Amino acid sequence: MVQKYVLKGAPAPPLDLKVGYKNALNESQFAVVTQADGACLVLAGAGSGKTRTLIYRVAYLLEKGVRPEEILLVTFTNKAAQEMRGRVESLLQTKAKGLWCGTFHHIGHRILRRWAREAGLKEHFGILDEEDSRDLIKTCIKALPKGPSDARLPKPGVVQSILSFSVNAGKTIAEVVAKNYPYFAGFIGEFEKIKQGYEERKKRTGHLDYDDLLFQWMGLLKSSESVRRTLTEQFRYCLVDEYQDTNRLQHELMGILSCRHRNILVVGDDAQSIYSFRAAEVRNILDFPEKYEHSKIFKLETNYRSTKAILELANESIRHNIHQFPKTLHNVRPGGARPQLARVRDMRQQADFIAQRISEMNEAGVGLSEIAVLFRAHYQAAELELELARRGIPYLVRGGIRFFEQAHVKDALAYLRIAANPLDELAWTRALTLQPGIGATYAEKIFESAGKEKGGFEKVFSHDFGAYFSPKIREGLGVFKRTMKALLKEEVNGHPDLMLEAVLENGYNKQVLVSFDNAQERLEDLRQLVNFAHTYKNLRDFLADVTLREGFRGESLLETRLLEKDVEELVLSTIHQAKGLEWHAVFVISISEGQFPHAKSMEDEDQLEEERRLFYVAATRAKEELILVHPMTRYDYSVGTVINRPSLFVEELSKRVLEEVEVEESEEEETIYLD
DNA sequence: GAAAAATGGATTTTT
DNA sequence: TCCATTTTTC
Repeated sequence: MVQKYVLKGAPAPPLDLKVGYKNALNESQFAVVTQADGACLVLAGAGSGKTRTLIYRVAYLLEKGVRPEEILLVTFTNKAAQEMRGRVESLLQTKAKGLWCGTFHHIGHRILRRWAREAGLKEHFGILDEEDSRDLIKTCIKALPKGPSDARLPKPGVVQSILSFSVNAGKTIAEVVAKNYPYFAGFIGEFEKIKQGYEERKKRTGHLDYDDLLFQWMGLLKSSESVRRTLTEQFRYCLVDEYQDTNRLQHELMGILSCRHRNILVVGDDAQSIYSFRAAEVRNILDFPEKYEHSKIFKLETNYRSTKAILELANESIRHNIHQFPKTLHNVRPGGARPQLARVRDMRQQADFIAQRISEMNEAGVGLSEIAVLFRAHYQAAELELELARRGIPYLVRGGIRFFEQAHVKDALAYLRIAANPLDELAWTRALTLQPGIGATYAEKIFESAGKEKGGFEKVFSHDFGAYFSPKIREGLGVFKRTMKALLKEEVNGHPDLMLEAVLENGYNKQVLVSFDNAQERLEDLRQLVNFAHTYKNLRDFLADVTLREGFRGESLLETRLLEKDVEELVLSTIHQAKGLEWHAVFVISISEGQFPHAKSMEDEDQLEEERRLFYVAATRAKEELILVHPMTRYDYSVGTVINRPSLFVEELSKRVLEEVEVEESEEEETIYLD
């Protein structure tokens, strides 16, 4: 398609419907696509073609002549962003070059790089992932002046969540502690000191953490009028997906960015808001009409995914929530089997029952990849995993440690990070402590003396540096220096793939062999990483992407996209991670009191409603078959075997929407496994 | 700095 | 119960 450019104020050229909007959309979707100017709230129920609507809206705008760089389309995951961009492009049969499409963090990063100076940041700032940030907080805790009470100070990870929550929610540390961590009220002063130290260290080493990508972005918009004017002028259309998951900071960012042209379209489903624990606020979507006067509200209530029987259960369940925009999903798919509630004796029998039913379904012609087992928490799947492995049913557990967060990947990257930013103390420590004989203490000493070295950091990697250390330290330091020298060679430096290769060849390969029991797998991972790095010409872009990109264990980088569609694997997933996905048959396990809703959420009305929304998300993942499983007993390590009542969410449902089925004792129940 | 012993925590998780 | 992390000890 030929790109059209429209001068501001000129009438839009007539729309030639190359893209078949009318045929592809239902009436309400079409209304959104063609009429959603100004401030618009699209309440999109589960399975209502929300993504599709958003994609067509963007395509429509582009066809109408809006330039790609004038559109800002924000999502929560890279995957969603990639998919949307891809689908827009395939609709229009052209590259949407210049379209601002990405996650909040991604877009913040892009803007901060562009205006680093105006934002008061180092030109080559690096990004800390969660682990890096936690490590840094740990050192700040250690650096705290010793008092009589710090014995009981919470762990770095906990401090990290408090600080992070406070940034994202736009609240003071004291407020966050009072609301979410009342039992830490005595530590507020310490938290503030840690925060202060943390900020100083980040500044000194030239780092931003994930939250900073939003916070500094906001700071930039507030402090630089010219940047604010440029951006608000530029983004004629702002669109946000999954708005119910936005936190205060993100909500305010969108408010500012859209203030000039006032075209803000937010899409979401308040009934699927399940991320309050990381500062998402349903209020952002619920109060949208008040914040934006004269805003239009569209409702997408037609569900294309599930059968009538499944929707009846979902609708009835969510009706128990008070705080919501009431809406009822209408089915297009008639009838269907009533969802089932299977009562089983315990977790073992649950695993057995599910494996059995899956085998039967599979024999009846349902592909394994069309079935999912969902749960509230990962540990609930342990027994099931064993049983599936025993029966040889292939499965994939979504989640777990992310690819880029695995130790061997981070080790290898540490060397590159030093090359990119010699002030990156975390990276120095990481790379140095890989050497036998060098621990945290020596790493710090080496880093310090490296900083004092005249003639810059390159000098450090030369032969004579560190002569005053003991022979053992010198040996480890020697290996480190050799590696660094190899990757600072002129023909290597700056090319992430060559640099990684240099790291591997100069000793890290061997390191992997001695450090990890599954060394071969990890070496393969690293080879994949080199391949992946090959697509980058620039070291800083590579490092930034690697920290900003999600990625799961078991997915090797290049194969992922190719294989994704045709692998026949059963999916095991938390409900959180299943959002947005769908399967022919869905099992939800451990539907019992104390498990789901989670025990800790029972006291608080808001939390209970969130749990119910989670149940709603789980139920609406199923297209044809929904099976809830309730283990009637549970083994608790402190009290032994206890009786488990069924989940509140099941008890409050009428018999009309849920069928109870008896599960027969399996014959091989008493089998004892040796291992 | 490494190994052994003790402690504590056990929801969800993207970037 | 079981794992990860921290503290203690050598």
